[in-house]
Amino acid sequence: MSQSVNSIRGINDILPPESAAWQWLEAAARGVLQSYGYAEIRLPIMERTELFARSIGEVTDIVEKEMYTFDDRNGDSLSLRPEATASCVRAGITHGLFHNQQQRLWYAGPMFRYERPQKGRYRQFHQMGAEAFGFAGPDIDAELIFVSARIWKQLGLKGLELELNSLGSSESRGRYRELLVTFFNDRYQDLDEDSRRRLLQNPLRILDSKNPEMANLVAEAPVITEHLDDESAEHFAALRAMLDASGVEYKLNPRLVRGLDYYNRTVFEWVTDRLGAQSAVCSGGRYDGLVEQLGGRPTPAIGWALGIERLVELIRGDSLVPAPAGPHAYIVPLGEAAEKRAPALAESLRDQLPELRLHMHCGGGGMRSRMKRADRSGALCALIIGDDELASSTVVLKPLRGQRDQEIVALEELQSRLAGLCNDGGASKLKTY
RNA sequence: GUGGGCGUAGCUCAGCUGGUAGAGCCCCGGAUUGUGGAUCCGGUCGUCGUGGGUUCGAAUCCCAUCGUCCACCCCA
Repeated sequence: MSQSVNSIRGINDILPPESAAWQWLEAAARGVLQSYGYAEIRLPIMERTELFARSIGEVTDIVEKEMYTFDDRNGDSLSLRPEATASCVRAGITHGLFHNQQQRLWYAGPMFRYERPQKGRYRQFHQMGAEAFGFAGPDIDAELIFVSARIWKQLGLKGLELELNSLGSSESRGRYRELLVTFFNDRYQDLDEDSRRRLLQNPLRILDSKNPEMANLVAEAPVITEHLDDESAEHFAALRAMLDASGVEYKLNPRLVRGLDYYNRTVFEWVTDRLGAQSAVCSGGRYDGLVEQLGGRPTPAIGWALGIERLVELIRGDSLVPAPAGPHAYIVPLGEAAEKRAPALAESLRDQLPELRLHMHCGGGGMRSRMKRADRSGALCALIIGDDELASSTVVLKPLRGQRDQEIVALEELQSRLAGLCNDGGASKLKTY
């Protein structure tokens, strides 16, 4: 016997019934995005490594040690995408989408990061994201937050909290960074090991420290929102006013800094306390400098990405996913003659009733086991066809839910009987797409 | 990359200090030659994650490795 091949750590199969939760989530999010005028952009799963290094930041963990990087056969260094914003910007530059134009785009798909898997964190994970280009004002910031909030509403998901911050312009952020480095350098002996490392790599992240012993020190540190440039402060105030006016609740968190280098001004994160250590289910922010940094014309931009696995876990935990609709009917042929004729009958019913969800019994077995399968399929009724029915051009229609008796239905009446089931029997909550 | 828990039937798990495996669920068949859901009866399923080692003998002890879960780190 040959050895079975292992799956790869942190890279998972999505099986039914979980796949139904994915479909439901994706359909809901897609519907909301499209209703706000966002159009789908389909992006490649890999890019030149350089793209990620230049956008995410050379010294971030993502670029330094988490990317799946390999040489193409011609020697180019390629990487599986660890996130999609960089690809989206690159695609926009490649195709001239940003020349005096505004774009509202969304995407969905797998991302790859070589990390140790844990709850809510996988090496292949899936995001849906929205990006808006060419809008400088806070109105689009608010819109993107509204879009995300409406997705939660559509899903029936409650209890997510919105955390909000502003990092200022890249200049004011830079000045603040200096202040912070000075502050922590003066207290170097009080920093824990992680924070000392962050001081060199990304000092703002010290503010995010989970170590309780750092809490007092962090509390004394300069607060970024007190060091914003005037324009960013105005932008931030206007955004907050729009959120206030629309009733979207948020919590200001001056320590929310985000890990990627390209963010400026508005950053936000939807968080939950129900996913263990991974609290963020959707996060994003403004990245006004990135398009130019990657070789395009200066273009203001903002976006967010949501983690599908994390949201699926929440909506499944809350039983928010509607049960997939079962078949309207399950055909049970009995005997050789019926087994030959039933598939053709099934196909003509499907022609006549495109909405019909019809399961054909396959795989033999006795009457008892066929009926058992019919029942377990969740079908509303069984259509039994044996020699007697063939001889009289009828089928036995047996309701499987409820107490009604089975009846004999002439073949020519079958279509209209099943049409009735399609209309009221089992309207699917799942959108077809 | 660091630390800890766990890998026994398709699933959930039992198997005491070493004597080569068991339950429930599922599935299949029957009680009911053409009628599901309840009940009863019977049945299939394991190289005990993998590879080494110790031993007369390993699911059990040791080492390695892979996978999984949780936390750190990082982040969606």
